[in-house]
Amino acid sequence: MRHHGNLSNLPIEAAVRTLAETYLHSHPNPVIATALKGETLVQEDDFADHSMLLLEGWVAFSKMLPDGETQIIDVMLPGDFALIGAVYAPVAACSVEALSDARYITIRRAQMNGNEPEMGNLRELTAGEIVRTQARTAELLLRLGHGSAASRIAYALLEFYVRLEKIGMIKNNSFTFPMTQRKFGDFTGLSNVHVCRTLRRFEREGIISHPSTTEIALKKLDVLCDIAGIDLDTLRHALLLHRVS
Amino acid sequence: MRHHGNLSNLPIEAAVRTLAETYLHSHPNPVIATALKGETLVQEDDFADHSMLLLEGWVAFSKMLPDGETQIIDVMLPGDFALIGAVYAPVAACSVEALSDARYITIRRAQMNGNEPEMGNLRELTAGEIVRTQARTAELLLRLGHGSAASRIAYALLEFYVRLEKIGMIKNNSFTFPMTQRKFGDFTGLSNVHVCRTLRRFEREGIISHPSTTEIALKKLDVLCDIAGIDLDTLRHALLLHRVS
DNA sequence: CGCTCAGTTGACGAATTTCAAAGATGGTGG
DNA sequence: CCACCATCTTTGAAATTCGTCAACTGAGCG
Repeated sequence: MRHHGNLSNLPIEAAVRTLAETYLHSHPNPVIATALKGETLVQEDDFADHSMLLLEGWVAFSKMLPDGETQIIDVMLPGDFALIGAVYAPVAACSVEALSDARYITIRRAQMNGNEPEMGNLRELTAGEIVRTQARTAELLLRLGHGSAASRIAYALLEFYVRLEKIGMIKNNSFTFPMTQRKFGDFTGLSNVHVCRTLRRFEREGIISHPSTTEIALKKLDVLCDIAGIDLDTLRHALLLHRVS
Repeated sequence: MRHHGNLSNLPIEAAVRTLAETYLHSHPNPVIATALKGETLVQEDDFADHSMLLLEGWVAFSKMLPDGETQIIDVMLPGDFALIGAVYAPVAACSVEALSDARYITIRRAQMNGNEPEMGNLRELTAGEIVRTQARTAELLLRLGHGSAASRIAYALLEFYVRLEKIGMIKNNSFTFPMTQRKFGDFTGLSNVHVCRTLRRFEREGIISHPSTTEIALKKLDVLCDIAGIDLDTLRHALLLHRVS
């Protein structure tokens, strides 16, 4: 039961099935919205009481200081779910921007608050997604607080790697990476200049390769893990959805 | 209906009533756990599929790098709710430590997944709490990424101020502050030395006063807001629970 | 062809960490 | 009540990392 109606073109992979497919199963004809690269879907501090389920593309959550400095809080990848607002907290904490062309579904809480057993399971799944999101943000925070530029960048690359691996978007240790160095800096809390230096250093040392602007290959995962101060299996365990074993 | 059974000594203030009182109303005889200052309630990476409702005291969520550097991800204050794990993500992303003596309730998801109307409302309230938590973490992340030491510290003080104000724990612009400078540095991503310097500078400039180790008074809120790059009402709006107006 | 925007590289300076050492403070046991 | 201990705070000086500024390159696009 992988496809539903007009969704058969969506790249719904194994991991995505968990929440996205469960949701689509109980809500067979969702309204699918699209966004073009660079488009802003939600503005910080605007009214918002809904959630979002990303089907395709990369989406960034970000905040800005008065001087214009921007921080990306989290990046959503295909299959990810995110709370944007709630009835009792109806303000978007972040702006939401498409880093690539994207397709997504807007979910109102009422659509999951029913009392059918499937709704109960759906709520368990969303709780899992929220915990995952918090885990990602916590790891990011840990490295922004302490942690060198190299550690932050290595960690961010590994995070993307692990998450993309799970949804089948890694080929030969390589993935498409639709962020400019400036945006990558906004994510890692570094200047675009320092991102550049660090990536170039990694490339010189053969740790990564960066054939085109939108493509990155992680050549030495073990070295990246050392630099990031993390174990790959630990990271998978922390970032990926899984049942009690 | 402010008190329940043996809870009559708890400082349950107006704001706390929202989620905590709603929960206590539908679960009249909760098991209340206590923790002493410094006690670790949950260890990072341990199994966890529950949530927590804090009744009294300060509790920190933190993570550690292999070299021992610690980052506090979030601080819970009385009345706050936090997801620690979920059935589909049963790993604690953070360690949980009592910053002061604390009292709390452990909540299993099943206790909120019923189909009574009150359960639906409870879930809306928890969604609101989770959005608030995410908003706090996002603000913290923004200031760890960009933002000077002074900005981080000013922001953290204002965050505590606004949240404590809501639950009636501010007297004369002053509150008890059960964190050492080292822990405050773990929260703001600074060395204890620099926290000290910055606090002393604020004190010399009359922005704050720090009569005892465990007490802080914010003397010039407007200046702190400038330094933090935030407006006090905006902050209240972002951090506090409220209905659609 | 010229425009803009993203990436690259170097030199410099500022902010923060680290190291070190000297007071405070608070708790404990004699 | 005092002495001692550990922990926290404070201050100075040196070292380091990273941001800023600036200039140049290259790719995409009209």
